[in-house]
Amino acid sequence: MSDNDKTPAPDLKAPVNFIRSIIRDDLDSGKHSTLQTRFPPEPNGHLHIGHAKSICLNFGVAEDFKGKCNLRFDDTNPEKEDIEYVNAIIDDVKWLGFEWSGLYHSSDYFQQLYDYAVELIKQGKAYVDSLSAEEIREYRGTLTEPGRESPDRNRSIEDNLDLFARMRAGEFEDGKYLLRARIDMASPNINMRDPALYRIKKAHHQRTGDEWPIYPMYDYTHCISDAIEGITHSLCTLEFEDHRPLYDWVLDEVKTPCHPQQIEFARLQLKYTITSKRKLNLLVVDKHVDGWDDPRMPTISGLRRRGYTSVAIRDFCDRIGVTKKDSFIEMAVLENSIREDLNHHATRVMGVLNPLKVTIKNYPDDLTEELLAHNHPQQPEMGTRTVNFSKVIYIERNDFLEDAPRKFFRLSVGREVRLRYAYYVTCTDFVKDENGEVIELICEYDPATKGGSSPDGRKVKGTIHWVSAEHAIDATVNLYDRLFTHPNPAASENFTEHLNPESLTVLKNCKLEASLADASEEIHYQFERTGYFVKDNKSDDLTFNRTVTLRDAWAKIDKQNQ
RNA sequence: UGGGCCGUCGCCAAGCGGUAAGGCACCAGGUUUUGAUCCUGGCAUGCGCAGGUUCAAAUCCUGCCGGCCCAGCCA
Repeated sequence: MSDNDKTPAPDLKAPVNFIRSIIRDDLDSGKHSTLQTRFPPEPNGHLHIGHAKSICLNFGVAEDFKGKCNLRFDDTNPEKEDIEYVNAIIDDVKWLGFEWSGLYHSSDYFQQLYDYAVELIKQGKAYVDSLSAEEIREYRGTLTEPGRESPDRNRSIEDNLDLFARMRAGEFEDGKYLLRARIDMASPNINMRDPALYRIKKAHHQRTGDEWPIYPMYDYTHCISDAIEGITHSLCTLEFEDHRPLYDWVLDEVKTPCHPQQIEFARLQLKYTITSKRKLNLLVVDKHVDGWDDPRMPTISGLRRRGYTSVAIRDFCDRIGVTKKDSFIEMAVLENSIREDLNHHATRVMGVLNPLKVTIKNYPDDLTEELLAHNHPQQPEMGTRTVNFSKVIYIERNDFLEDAPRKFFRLSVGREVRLRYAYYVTCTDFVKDENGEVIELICEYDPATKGGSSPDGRKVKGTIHWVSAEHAIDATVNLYDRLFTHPNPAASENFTEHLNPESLTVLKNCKLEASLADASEEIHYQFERTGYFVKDNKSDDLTFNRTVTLRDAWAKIDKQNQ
């Protein structure tokens, strides 16, 4: 086959990885004429950033290779699953910007799964076991010792058929019988020591109701579901590597329309957070956070509420790559992705988080001026707006220092700075309260510097943001920090002991420019010099969530000096 | 000490026998009415270690060392 016959190379936005190489080869060789993948979440919790990696991979390759990707709920354990989760998962996948080819449930295949199991029994490849759970564990052996065969292993096919039919009919209580594959109790791979195929579980299923008293196990269900949907490449995480022989065994023994290839990749691990549905659920249940969509959570809904964009999350997933190596990604990579996206389109505004009153001594008492401000310095098409200026304003507390080092380009007595879009202003004095805390600055402005530039060409080192006291609106601002103080909290038994007590700081008396009164949850803002913010969609009063800070060179210098 | 898998810069990651891409982070400059953005430059004689094959090895072979996963009627 010449190069000209090959399927055109995909858009190289997404980096190549070993999975894409395999797919490329399978398409080139004609093993497959079209690609079919699937994203198979269990609806027992909300999706997190780790799932985003899998979603981007599965839907991403499908898009790039002109194939299809299904969304399939792996709902074979009714006790843990809930319709609330399936709806949340659907919302999250949509929000990430992907479109599935088919929306399926493993439970759609319960009848076919059952029929295949009967077929297996008829072939002598499966049997009904009456061993208890404890006995099964004992019989299984250990990592270094082979297991022992169950006394029921050689039950007749007729008896197996009869017992399995009665299991299905609901004649037995939970745990009374188990349908097992008849493989090899001495296999060095524990998954092949006669694994469970069906268990009796008289539980109400969110989709099939009380129709089934027995439910198929993952290993049996997943491969057959893949085959039924014509999946070509079944991508999953590393811990399923040992299950691949079983995946292949089932598909070899049962007459399915095709035999998908399972390929494993390393799951995403992010430093200073956790990506375990069980542990995330614990944080929610024990009220360490305010729900699955708490902006500190690494869930898709949490990140969204925090102000992350789907573009940033997808960019992040492209950057981290796909390999088989266990690894921990630094938070800085995620932050870089969101900063890059938001820098392009966030609307610039001014907001003072920790207000310090400033009186401009020589400014007219009752004057209010409307000053022109740009909504984005590099994108004029985003337009301009007007901000009110008056005699009393607020600036950021940390923009004033009583004893300022030479490199501090902000306010101190005798120093001149530019008030963004307004005037040059020089601090002449300050007022302290009885506790010695600075509560007010006295400044003088230069009327000739209106707009922020001086006709005499003199330069100021610093430009600070401000807000007119009379025109400012009050708001609450939530500042978020890493959820854990340990880079790998999941490693400890008691992972909650590493919860960061300062992961949330609520600022109640923030002063924002008036334009923010009409803030929308859809719009991402940059409060100049402080960070990116988004209006919180769950608060009654005006509240903003800080998505991420801006990079801060001064903070670095300041830290080094200490 | 059973089986499966993995080890390339602080964190990711290309590389597939021809002489170490890129991103993040970091460092040094420049531009700037955000100490932001942007721009420029720096950052592995080295690819877990030790041998071997070869004119040539991160890439092939052998042996070590280190790490992860598996003993649910969870997925």
